[in-house]
Amino acid sequence: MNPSILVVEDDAALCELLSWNLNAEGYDVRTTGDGEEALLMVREAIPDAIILDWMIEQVPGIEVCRQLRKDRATARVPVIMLTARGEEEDRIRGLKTGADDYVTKPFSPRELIARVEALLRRSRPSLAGDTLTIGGIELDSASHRVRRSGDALHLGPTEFRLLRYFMERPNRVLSRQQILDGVWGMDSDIDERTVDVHIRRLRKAIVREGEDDPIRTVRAAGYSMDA
Amino acid sequence: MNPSILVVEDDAALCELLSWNLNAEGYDVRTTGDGEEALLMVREAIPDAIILDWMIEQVPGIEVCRQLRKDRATARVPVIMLTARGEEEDRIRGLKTGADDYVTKPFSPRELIARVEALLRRSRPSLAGDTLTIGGIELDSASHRVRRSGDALHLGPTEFRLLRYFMERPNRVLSRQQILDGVWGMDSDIDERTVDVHIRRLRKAIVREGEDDPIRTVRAAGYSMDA
DNA sequence: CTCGCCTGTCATCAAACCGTCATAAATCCG
DNA sequence: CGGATTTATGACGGTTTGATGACAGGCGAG
Repeated sequence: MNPSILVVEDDAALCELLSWNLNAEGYDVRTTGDGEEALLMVREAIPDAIILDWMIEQVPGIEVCRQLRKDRATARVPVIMLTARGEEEDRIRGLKTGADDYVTKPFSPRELIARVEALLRRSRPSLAGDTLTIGGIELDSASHRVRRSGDALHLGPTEFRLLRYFMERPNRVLSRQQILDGVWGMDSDIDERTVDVHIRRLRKAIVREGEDDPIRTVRAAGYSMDA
Repeated sequence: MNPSILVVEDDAALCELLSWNLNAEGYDVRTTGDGEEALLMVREAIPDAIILDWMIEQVPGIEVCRQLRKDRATARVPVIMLTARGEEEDRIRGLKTGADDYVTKPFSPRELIARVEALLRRSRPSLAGDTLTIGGIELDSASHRVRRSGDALHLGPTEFRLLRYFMERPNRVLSRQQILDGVWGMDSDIDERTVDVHIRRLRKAIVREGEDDPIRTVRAAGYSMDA
């Protein structure tokens, strides 16, 4: 799923420009020109980042920011503010209020995007880590967690590494030797058949009542995990 | 303990200015004008943030940044780069390389400090004086106090630092070595098993009758504190 | 100086995990 | 169909790992 960004900007032309550029980079963009509405939209679906013009109608940007920070659910959403050149006072107040960054108008879209990316890189992993998802199975490397359609699964260390090895290489048939090299390490002198046993244990762990087996046995070749 | 900042800047006068201002705000500041040396200094004691001039002698700033990002231990240290006005190309490359922010020369110390604080707040909220809260546990770095659902808990010094280390990195599995480096210091030659014992003590201190254990043991990997 | 708190290490125990094997089941091939 | 090859499965012994309680040294407060 693409990162989603909320753009709060009352200059329609600029709004359009941003929206177009962010879209081109693969973000889901929603826009509004109104501070009140922005808060509603955030509550409705929390975006991964917010680009917020400091000078918008109705509610000043700083107030929007303050409101966001007050609510626990939105307190950590990265906010980039847009300010006019020279309003250094504003910028400092903005950063103190909890904005994470600012860009001075006029700015280049490329610069803005670079900033958005820098910010997401910083905020995202701490929230979720890199999560692999295949066929309803989610694997989070950072937190060492595995879920299937929501509920947590318990895997032993080797099963975890094995599953990750598969999920990093979906739709590819992996030979037992490849699997041994990748999961156990290049120089392990372990019987190839042992892979079978761990595949069995992995299957037992991730296939609960009535669910289907995401690991396909390929006779005389190895195993493969299909999307 | 004050947040520590490494300033990498070859203009001695500017270096002095930054150092003085940051000191006045309560930071521990180390400085160097040389990229090579900067990398050594970082390895020796990882600072909480780095201010990095983009145009320094020997090694260009961007290279320093790249090196920092490559090493797991330093990959998450916030970097603010200093660039000359008008070098937008540089700034974008810098942000893409993993710098977290930039300030354009000339700049006001106040602005720089505001940015440093914004960055610290994101990377280590406890350094910015915020109270961390996870799963009913509140940790106030400034007053060195910990509560769980209201009542104060008594932790020893090491337990406190250990808990803070976890709360600053929620939902991430931390290896015993990482924990040793982060809580005891990079060069402590302490047995990894000692971490187990302190985890036990921490658990005993924060888990009262009937409450659940916020620290998860991840076999063969380490421990993690979940939200 | 003495007491109490904090710390790092160790020995021990129980549980989890691992690799191997024997056997059953499945699949292929002539 | 029958033999051969390959995979699935259950069981087992041994090992690793984490939890826990005990202990002695260090350090600061009184």
